[in-house]
Amino acid sequence: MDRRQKKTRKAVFEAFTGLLEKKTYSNISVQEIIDAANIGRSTFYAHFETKDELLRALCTEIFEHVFSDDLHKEDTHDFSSKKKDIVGEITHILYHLNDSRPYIKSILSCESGEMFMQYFKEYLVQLFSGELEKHSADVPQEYMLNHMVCDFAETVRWWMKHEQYSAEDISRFFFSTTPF
Amino acid sequence: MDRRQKKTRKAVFEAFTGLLEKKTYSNISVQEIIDAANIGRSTFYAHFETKDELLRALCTEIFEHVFSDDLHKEDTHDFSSKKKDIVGEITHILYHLNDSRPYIKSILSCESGEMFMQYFKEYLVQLFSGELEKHSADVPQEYMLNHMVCDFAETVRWWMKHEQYSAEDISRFFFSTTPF
DNA sequence: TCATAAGCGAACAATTTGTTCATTATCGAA
DNA sequence: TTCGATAATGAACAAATTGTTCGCTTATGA
Repeated sequence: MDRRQKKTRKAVFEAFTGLLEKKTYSNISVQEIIDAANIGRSTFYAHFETKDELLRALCTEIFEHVFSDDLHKEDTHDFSSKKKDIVGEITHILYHLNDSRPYIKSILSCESGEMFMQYFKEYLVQLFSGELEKHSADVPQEYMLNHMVCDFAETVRWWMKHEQYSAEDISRFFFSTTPF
Repeated sequence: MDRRQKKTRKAVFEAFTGLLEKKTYSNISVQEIIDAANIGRSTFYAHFETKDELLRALCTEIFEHVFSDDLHKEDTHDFSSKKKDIVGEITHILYHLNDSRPYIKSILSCESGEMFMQYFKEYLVQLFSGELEKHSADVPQEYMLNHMVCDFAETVRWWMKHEQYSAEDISRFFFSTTPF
């Protein structure tokens, strides 16, 4: 990617997250982002069609980091490691989430949080869908999957507001209520 | 309240929910609501300061219905009924939610859903905060409360998308993963 | 009946959005 | 280093939206 494009993209992301710390997503205008990023109006629109798309791009960037290991693991069709250690995996993801904490906190603060949570859950569905063979008792699998996904996503949201806990703490909290 | 006000308010709510079935919350302009409700521009602003406030008012109206029994129970300081039957209460609330299903489904569909969920959780915090004395094991109470509140709220959101289940089904699903 | 209160809608300024286009600057491959 | 390709710039534009004001009309209910 062209250096200029990278620079612009970075400037926009930084302006955007900076603004999100001060005001609500819906109260931020594209113009404000442009001014904060110190770029030309048409440049912004050359990169992102809308503010929503900018948010999506930012979330994608974050999740690419958070789920990087799990995503690349897919490539190696290594059945011996198929029996994955879900606890370790979760803790690992929590560590990555902690790295992006400032960004995530900004995004989570308002309506943008809903979109973040939605995208987040899309990734979590993939992560968890292999984990619920046994629990089919008398509750629909679909319900259980949604339950686990939401449970974890909300745990993370809660964590972002409570800095005092470590990734291990949160992992423990999460599994204390989960029938894995 | 003046008949005319009631009429206007009702027209706005109906126009709004009608529009929510067709398009996204953020893509609905105040002008569209005004046109759909067939009222004067200044009349809308005499009733609601912003679109967000309209949404809040609509949610409040719904929750007033959904939680009506529990809210009024507060008045009677009847300690004998203090040992409340949480399962019955939940099922009861689910019945009320089912009554408002069309409205709730419209609201839940997009960003407005985030606000609905937020307000919903405010009520649920009150409902659940008395229920978690014992589970303090090695997880913070605050975490447990958030967990239960989110769990129930997300269960309801899931239910709204899956019409085939009864209130009793959902109650059972909910309690099957909850350590009450 | 009649004073009060609500609804009406045109007109307003201000802001925002998304696009276009001619011009300038920067990049990176040869 | 050169030079064609690509990106950035910002002014200008139309269209839509927002929230308010104000003089007028209509409905309410005591």
